[in-house]
Amino acid sequence: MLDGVSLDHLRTFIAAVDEGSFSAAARKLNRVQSAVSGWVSGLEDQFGVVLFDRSGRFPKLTPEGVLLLADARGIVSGVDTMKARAKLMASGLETELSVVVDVFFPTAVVSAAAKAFASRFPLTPLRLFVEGLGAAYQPVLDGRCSLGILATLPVAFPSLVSERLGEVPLVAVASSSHPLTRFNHRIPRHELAKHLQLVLTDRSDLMAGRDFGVVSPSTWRLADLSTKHAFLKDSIGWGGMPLHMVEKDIASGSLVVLDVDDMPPSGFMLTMSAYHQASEPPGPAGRWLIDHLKDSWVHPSDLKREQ
Amino acid sequence: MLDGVSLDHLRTFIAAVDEGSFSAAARKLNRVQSAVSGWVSGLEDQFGVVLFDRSGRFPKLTPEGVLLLADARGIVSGVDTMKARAKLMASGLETELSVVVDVFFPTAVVSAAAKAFASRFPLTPLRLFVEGLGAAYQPVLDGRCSLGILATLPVAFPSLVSERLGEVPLVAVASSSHPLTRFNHRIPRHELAKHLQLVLTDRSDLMAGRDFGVVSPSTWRLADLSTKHAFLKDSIGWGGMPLHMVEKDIASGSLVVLDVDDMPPSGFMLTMSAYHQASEPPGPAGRWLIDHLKDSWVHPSDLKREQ
DNA sequence: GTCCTTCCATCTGCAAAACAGATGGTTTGC
DNA sequence: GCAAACCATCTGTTTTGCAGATGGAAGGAC
Repeated sequence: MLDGVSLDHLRTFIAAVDEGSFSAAARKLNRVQSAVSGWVSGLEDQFGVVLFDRSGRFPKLTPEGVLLLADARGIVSGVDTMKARAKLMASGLETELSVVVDVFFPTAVVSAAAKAFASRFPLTPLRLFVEGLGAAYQPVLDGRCSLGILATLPVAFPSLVSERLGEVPLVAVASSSHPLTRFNHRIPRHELAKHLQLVLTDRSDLMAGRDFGVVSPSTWRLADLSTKHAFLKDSIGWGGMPLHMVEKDIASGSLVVLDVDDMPPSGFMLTMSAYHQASEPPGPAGRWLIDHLKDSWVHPSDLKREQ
Repeated sequence: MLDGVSLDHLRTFIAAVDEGSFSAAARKLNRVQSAVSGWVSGLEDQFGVVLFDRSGRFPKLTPEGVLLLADARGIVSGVDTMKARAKLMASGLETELSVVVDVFFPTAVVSAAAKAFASRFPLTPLRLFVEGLGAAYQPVLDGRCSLGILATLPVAFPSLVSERLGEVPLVAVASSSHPLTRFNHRIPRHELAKHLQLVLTDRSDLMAGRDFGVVSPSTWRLADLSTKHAFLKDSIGWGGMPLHMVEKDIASGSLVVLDVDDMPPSGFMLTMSAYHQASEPPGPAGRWLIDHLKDSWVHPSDLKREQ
């Protein structure tokens, strides 16, 4: 014994209190009464504190015992959660799940999934990162995140495996006061090129020098999507946005969808997929999260209220 | 043995990690190496989890081991607290001061007070716990702490006596890149409701099902305040924070105060009070601490530098 | 490359512990 | 006043954990 106090002391102590008598505690613990008696007095010796008043028929907790009982319960419950955590680990559950999500992915879906995740896997912390474009791939590639909810880029990543989740509609928008909105029919490409385009920059080097959907020679490059959103509403330029982020503005009229010539009328679709290293497939928690995202995203009706 | 895992398992585990090798742990624990080896592998058997990677010269913690180590440390320190408490009880003199402080209370004030306390009462050990919301009341209610520096909750605790210390200003903040910060005038409630709100969860059952200041239907619940802080800075959502924790970020511009419609411009004030059991008024040391907190908090100018 | 140290796992006998069961004293309810 | 249930203490037996020894592997020194 490394130390006078052991968990058996505490467990016996708690059982004695809960069962109301040493004998009952012994029955519960599958021991004989003398054993319980011994453990309890051993604990009292260790502490130098009398835990029970034994004058009556049933032992009664002393005031000191009440306080120490609270400590004991805390300790034992700590051990129990530790064991529960270990059991989950043994079954292959991830110790924590690090996920990077592309900014284009609907926040409402992520937040609902995170909430559901927290109640489904209360012992597995979820670490969420939000990044854009190529920068969102980086954590998956270098192993900081075991899972990425990412937009499919026209680049191959041989070390990654992906699983399609669905599409995010992209639309070209401009403020209602922007000159481009005067076109109520299809806007030709060369017309777009005359106006300032707001483009999301890629913070990573993965996509260095490659642009997607850049039409206009005059561009402003913004590092984050909500800034771009703000600039669009301020009529600084036009640009593409995921539909779910601008739906409200379109409904309220502050932003207008541009009907661009070589875009399908429904807008361009950005495929979102779950990515992970081929060498490290997701465990149960990651698997669950992917499936949950898939399911909750095809029926997103009840999430409309939220952002 | 009532249960597979014992405190000796945990203590050996911790020693092995801290000392860096089983042999060193054995020396520290005054045991032979084979004993440590046996205990560690016993613990691994119990958990069904491999705690150390033994392929190298020195055993190396596995990722699972890291997480379980945190549990183990918590448990063992709980036992130490319990023993310290028992020792004080046995000696009869109740010279120790156990205080629980709400996370919302300014850290700088607490640490300054603790420093002053140590030089004023060098022989009185001070035991500080930090908890949040309802969970911070629990130790005062069950007597484990004789004093609580707590936020006033809209719930009555008839067994407690309180004494007002002052107010902590709460402000609603969001990252500078968050869409809400574009409002430079008062933000209506319904606008806040459109965005993800970060909410501190209450670990205790005291406030079960009751929320304070929750405005948005979409929330993320975080178990600790520094995580919430990090998430706010990552622009994951908006939320309320005590002013003292975000002052630096506001000054540097990384966080922005949201001017919420039904909040006074100075922000909402959270009243902090010193609580103790009505039946057990604080002794001289507790009394001094309360008074010191009161005094040092109304003149907090010289604490600004500290966090 | 080879030696030498230091590490870990495993095995063995031995000592200490924790166990079940028995006994006796005490309280409580009938 | 008696039976039942409680607790403390004692005793022999079983189990557990201990130290010490042995062997294999890793890594630094030369």
